[in-house]
Amino acid sequence: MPELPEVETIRRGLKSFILHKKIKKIEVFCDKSFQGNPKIAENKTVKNLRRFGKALIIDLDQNLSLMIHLRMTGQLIYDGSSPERYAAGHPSDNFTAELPNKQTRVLLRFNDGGTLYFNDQRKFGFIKILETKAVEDDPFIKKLAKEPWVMTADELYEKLQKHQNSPIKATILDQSIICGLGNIYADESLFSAKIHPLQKSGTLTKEETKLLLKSAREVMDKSIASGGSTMATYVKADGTKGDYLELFAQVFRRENQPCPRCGQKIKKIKVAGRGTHICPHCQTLKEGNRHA
DNA sequence: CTAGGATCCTGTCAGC
DNA sequence: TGCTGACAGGATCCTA
Repeated sequence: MPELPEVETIRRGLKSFILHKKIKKIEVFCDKSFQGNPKIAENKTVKNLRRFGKALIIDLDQNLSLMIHLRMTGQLIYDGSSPERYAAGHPSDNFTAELPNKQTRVLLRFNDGGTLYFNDQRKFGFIKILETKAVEDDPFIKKLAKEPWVMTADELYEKLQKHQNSPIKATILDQSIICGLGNIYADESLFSAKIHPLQKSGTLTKEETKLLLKSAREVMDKSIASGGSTMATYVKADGTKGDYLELFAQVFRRENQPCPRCGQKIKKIKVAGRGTHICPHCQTLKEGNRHA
């Protein structure tokens, strides 16, 4: 679930907590969740935090890096020596729950007493060790396309022609076509650009492509500025959940509520196997463009 | 090559 | 209450 803005939020926040700190111990509770020998990363110091699309990279000294992908249900929670907790990723009660718990797959203990918990209900996410110099050669990183801020409308338009029969939503979810969008921001971007998610990718005009790209940037900029959809800094015993979706999302998980633009009921449909939210009035399919 | 569906895994919720 | 199927903020693998 965490998409680019959430991972960027994690990167920024985590940086202030763990930069220059040394990993004292790594505990792995689920082998599937950690690739490589965790011992190798112990007694190494955090040098930098980077992000490639939805992947977070923690660079350590001695040419080592940790690559973290949260996939659908991953979350990172930093529990420091102070009463503050910094949590981001899949929103759940884990942000305030006892840690470690049933969903804790890996934890990293730092030399100052802080602990970073990697929780992941569905075990799709992972942490893996690789050489820092090999990060950009990792197959996942390597196939990532440009992010919306550096991609031009012409580039995107060309890519859409190569997938002309796929619904536009499926196309923009593909990280090798444009990088960073997930189910939330795909829906929000398409709503913002008034494009129906089932419209065939090849039928978007250059103007529509430009608008879609602009919308993706704006939607994600706005989310990052507000700390991602799930970011939360919790004070112990404070049960508040960061429910930003209410402030932020125009259509996502708002089925049956009025469209903020025209007031018509938002509908939920299925596109590319994913739950998809649209305003049937604002996002219409042009004649002949309907996806089969 | 593209397109679409199944699949990995755990948990929750609606409906019977 | 207990069971069942659908669904979930991702990406890969398999098939046609």
